[in-house]
Amino acid sequence: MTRVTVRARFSPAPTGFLHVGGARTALFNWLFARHEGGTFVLRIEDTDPALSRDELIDGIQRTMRWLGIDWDEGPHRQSQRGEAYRSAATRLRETGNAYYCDCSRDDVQARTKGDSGYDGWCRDRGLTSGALRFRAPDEGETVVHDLIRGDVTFDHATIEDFVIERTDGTAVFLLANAVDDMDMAMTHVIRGEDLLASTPKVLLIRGALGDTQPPLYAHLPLIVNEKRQKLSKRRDDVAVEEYRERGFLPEAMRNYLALLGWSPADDREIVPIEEMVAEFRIEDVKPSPAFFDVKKLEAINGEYIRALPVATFVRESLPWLETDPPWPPECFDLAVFEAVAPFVQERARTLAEVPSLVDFLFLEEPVVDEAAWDKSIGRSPSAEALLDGALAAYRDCHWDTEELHRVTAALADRNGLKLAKAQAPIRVAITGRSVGPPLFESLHVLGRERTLTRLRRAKDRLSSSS
RNA sequence: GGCCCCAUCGUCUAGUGGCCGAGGACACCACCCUCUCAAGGUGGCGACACGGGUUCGAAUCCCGUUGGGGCUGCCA
Repeated sequence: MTRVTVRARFSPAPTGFLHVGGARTALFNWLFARHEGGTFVLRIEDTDPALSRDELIDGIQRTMRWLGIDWDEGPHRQSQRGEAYRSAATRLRETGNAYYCDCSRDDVQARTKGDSGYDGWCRDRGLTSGALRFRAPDEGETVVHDLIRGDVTFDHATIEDFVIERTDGTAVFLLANAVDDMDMAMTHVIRGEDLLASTPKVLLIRGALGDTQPPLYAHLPLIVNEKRQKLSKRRDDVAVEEYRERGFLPEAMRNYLALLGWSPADDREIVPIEEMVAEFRIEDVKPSPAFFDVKKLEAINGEYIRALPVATFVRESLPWLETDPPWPPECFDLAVFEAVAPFVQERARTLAEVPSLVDFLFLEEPVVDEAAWDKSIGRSPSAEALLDGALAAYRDCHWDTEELHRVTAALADRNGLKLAKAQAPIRVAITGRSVGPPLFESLHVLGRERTLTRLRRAKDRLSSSS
């Protein structure tokens, strides 16, 4: 008994950086192949010379590696397989399954009668050059067996004679796709639903080429925007690389992507990749479109950030702290950041948020949120007394977190305020904001001198404005 | 226009004829915890598009309607 090994592939057209839809398709193919113990192939569909650029192809591979999606074979490049497509095209022509057509775009338009497209005018003109068209059968039907949608039937009367080879002799994707999937012995074709309508054409080509064992198909639901349209490069934020730059972790991105159309058992959502591989079944993928919800991505990213060992969090944050920081680069102090890292880690939903949570530590003067200043100092009747009190108390107390907490609580007491209220003006004076890491830890790492200086400056500003 | 796909809370989903007066998560609201914020805890809001069937019984099966989407290129 022969056991056929599963072979799946991700075959993107390098139209730019890898987008979230492509990444999800790659991920599902990868999960499927790994679950089945099969082979995962990467194939670049660059039959259009405009797309056959190394930098675009490198970008796709870089992003896949970042996501942890590795491949066993490839990348194969369709731009380098012209010979195979040419010989297939020749065979199709010789067997009467394809013919040359010299109709211009306008001619085709004029010859499109009714609802079934181009009427096949050139079928019997005996041309010896032009674009090569596949002679689609006029009767019968082709059934696509889809693992997610069941059988999908296409009436041949609705399939026009379509171009498989351009006038310049290069193959269009339908031909390349059919030939490659046959040559590369793909057993499963998992791709976006937008390709479902072209599947019967590929099947027809394969049949004409003598194929007797078509692959099993699975057309994944599209990922859509808030208007429920297919994600578009123009309107939507689709580049995975961009999410990376916005501070998302690859594990979080991958986890979120997996949740679009598929779901792990037992109401779990944060799932280690090994468990996904163990559980993933292509038949369980839902057929309906899914909205790409950045809010949820952020929530998941936050969970992954919090789960990181502190040292890893520090290391992962470095690029955001060292590249275009909001402070003079020479003022950054890794030891200081490490001291507050545990508190920052719990508050950041993306790594890109990290700098704004610690900027007051590396800036000569904090960036003041005017609304916060106004609320906690400008219009606060007790602000002056609290700033004075803090100045006095911090001047010679022990400089550690517990002591700062204690003397500030006492100060609040003396002013008849809850600590929560009393710390507000101090926080704004020191950090410039009303939110951030715990105050006493912040003061502790900031140091006595800078704390006192900032309190004095806040006092000066307050008195000069009143 | 034609062909095709899809249809459970705002969003992602669980649900495959009775366990569903529909469960979880994100978002939102309230409360608790608390030095702010976050995290965490508790509770709340909130959905089976509609109409026919089939069945003792339907979110689950069938048909239709409506709505949304994809494709319709010598792009992929």
